[in-house]
Amino acid sequence: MSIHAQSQAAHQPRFDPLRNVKKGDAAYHAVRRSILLGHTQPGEPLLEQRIAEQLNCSQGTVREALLRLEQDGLVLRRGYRGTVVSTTSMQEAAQMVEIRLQVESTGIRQSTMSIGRDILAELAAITSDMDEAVRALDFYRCSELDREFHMILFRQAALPSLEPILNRCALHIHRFTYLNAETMEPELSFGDNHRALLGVIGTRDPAAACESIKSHIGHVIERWAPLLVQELDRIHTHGTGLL
Amino acid sequence: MSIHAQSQAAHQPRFDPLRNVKKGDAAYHAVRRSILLGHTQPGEPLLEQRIAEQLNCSQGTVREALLRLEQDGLVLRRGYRGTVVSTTSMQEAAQMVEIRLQVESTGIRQSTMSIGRDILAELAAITSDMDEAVRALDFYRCSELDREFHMILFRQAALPSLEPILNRCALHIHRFTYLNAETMEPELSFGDNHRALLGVIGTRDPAAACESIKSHIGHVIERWAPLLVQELDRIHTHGTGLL
DNA sequence: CCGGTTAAGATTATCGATATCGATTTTGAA
DNA sequence: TTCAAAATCGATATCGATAATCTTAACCGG
Repeated sequence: MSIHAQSQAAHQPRFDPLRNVKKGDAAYHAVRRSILLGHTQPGEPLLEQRIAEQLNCSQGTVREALLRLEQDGLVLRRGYRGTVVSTTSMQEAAQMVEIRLQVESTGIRQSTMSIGRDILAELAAITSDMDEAVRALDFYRCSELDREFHMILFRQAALPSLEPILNRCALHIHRFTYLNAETMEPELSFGDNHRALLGVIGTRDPAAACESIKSHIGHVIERWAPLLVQELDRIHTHGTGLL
Repeated sequence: MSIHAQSQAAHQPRFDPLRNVKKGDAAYHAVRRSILLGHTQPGEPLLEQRIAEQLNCSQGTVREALLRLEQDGLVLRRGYRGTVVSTTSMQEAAQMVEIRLQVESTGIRQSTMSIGRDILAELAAITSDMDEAVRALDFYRCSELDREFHMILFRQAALPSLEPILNRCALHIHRFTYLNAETMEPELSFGDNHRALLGVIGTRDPAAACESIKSHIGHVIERWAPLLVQELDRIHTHGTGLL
């Protein structure tokens, strides 16, 4: 499988319109995209040199990207024996949904109280972009925008060390959903869902916002990964009480 | 604050007794140790070059370590402006306890059914080492052994992509507890707790094991971070129902 | 034919040097 | 004097080369 940089800048550093974009970030996003779209399959080896050539950067830069992907849980690095793409089992995906519900529920209560008009506007803009991505059938962009929406919202809760955990969970849930989707029909209700959520947040009612986001996540799972619902039920009948 | 390598190997690669130990790992552990012990305080800057000199390795190797620490949430990298040590607020620590309870409860049910005698023996050995660390008042080693114990146990659940999340949470909880501890008295019951847990696991009763680990975690929190208990209660009165 | 040792090839790990960036200070002309 | 452009400085980001390591396959004595 070959990984392509999304934009190829010639090397006039002084007038590069894409300065400020670090190559390491570009490499990270390129490989991540390839994995999330299933273009590089679980188990497939990722070679630092090869990717470096494809992306026009050095091995060290790719190494940095792979290191980050390992922490995201998307690849497994096996020392001198190479790096391979990981998988997400249904059980893992279900647990990540649980964590996400737990973390986002707490987060949105804080966010609802501290969020400003400017951020709400930004979130509305992202939601519009998402409508566009849905119309263009660009599922990857759709998933990126969804993560961005949730992450910006969560950032308002000022719990920074939980952000990477939430991001990880969202990443894995998206990948699982995408790779196991039974249907690929575009879904405009996605954006409507976010708008409804923004509406509730606007009322500054933490409890309502909390319920709203839980139902949002629940609906998305039901719509895109009905198999996960089954697994989640199985978990709950085991009675995962909290302390 | 200065960071020291724990062992200094001369450079005869062929006869190095510590071969197989990568310098990057050494750097990662050295810096992490320094942060967890509070020797480098939150907000304190970490300079790649300076650490490289202290650890006798190159900047790139330290860079790799800092990258990993960022993913652990222990440092914040601010591009060309340097890296600083992060903090863990009480709210964040409380959320991490919740996540840990959620994840480990599920994990131990699986582990209880699939764990082998050899692993149980390994865990018992780690517990003995922990007794020793407690007697030596070596709290860092104690916390490392505790994490190792829980991680090995969780690994048996075969949910690999959740392992980094659990590890992160355990790391942050340990740091929070250590830096906010009101008492530092050694505690042999720590090891006894683990032995009791192993006993329950030996009965192969998943539900009992689940209760056992929840009570284990609860006891540790109560013992070392009573302030966290208060915060956890606050969370629960908000009614964090799951879907 | 076979078990073990070693050589070769492929890949990661580490290094030292250089390019780039962002903040601060200096400069210089209005 | 003042303010914007330029030089400076401390630091990261990237590179290309080399060392260390693992895997595989060739080799060899029995």
